[in-house]
Amino acid sequence: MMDLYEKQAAIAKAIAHPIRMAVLDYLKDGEQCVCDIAEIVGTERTNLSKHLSVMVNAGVLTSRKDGLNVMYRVKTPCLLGFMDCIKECLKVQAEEQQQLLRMLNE
Amino acid sequence: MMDLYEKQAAIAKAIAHPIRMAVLDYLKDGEQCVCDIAEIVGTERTNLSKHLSVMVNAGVLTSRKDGLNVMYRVKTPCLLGFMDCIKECLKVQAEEQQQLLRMLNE
DNA sequence: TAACTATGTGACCATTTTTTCACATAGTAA
DNA sequence: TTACTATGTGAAAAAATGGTCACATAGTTA
Repeated sequence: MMDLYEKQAAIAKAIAHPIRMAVLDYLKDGEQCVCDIAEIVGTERTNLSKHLSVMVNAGVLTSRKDGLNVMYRVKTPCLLGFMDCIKECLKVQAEEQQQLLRMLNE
Repeated sequence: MMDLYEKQAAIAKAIAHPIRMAVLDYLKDGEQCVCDIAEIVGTERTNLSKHLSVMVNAGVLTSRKDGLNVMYRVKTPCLLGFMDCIKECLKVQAEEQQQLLRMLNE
């Protein structure tokens, strides 16, 4: 059954990178071409291509050709909910820091 | 704002490993000592210690001492929902494979 | 106190990931 | 066809991660 954890980890890995996280966030409202993703994310095209292909291979994104462009979109919408969960984790952390700060200021 | 994605990715990274995924899964019902986690996950103690500390540093787990033992638990419960999301992704993938298989058999 | 048990840490090597470069390809437009 | 535009790929260097060993520490029990 350890093999299942391997597969699960593969999906988490596919989004565990700041660039890929930004891509996922940008794609939350629907499909976009590589050119626009590149502009928003602010990375070399070449590098972005690799990251996109990592996500496609992991089954997190799908793509389709549209003329000269290639459009990418999130394949499994529940992943967007995961983004919210991660933000929740960060919030908890930030609140802890805040509390610590208050204690230090007393 | 790229910095926020960095933080988000750090959390995803903290669970993007089969051993850490297994730990998270085992801890879903409450805190457990390292000794029991090690037994279930089936890894060298030393290695497990490192994985646990990665998760603690990322803010995914917290620990407390209890006599000789150290007890770990999931810090942000929404992460357990994430496990379900990942399973959903895998399910979609499996269904695709199944459909492909049907087509090949026609 | 001495021996024991559960856990953690630092250093090191092996492996995997990321990034970058030069080049390749597919579709478009002239 | 030729030139152009958007995207992808292979190889190699650079960076990050994972696993193992030897050793360290904290709490416990005798």
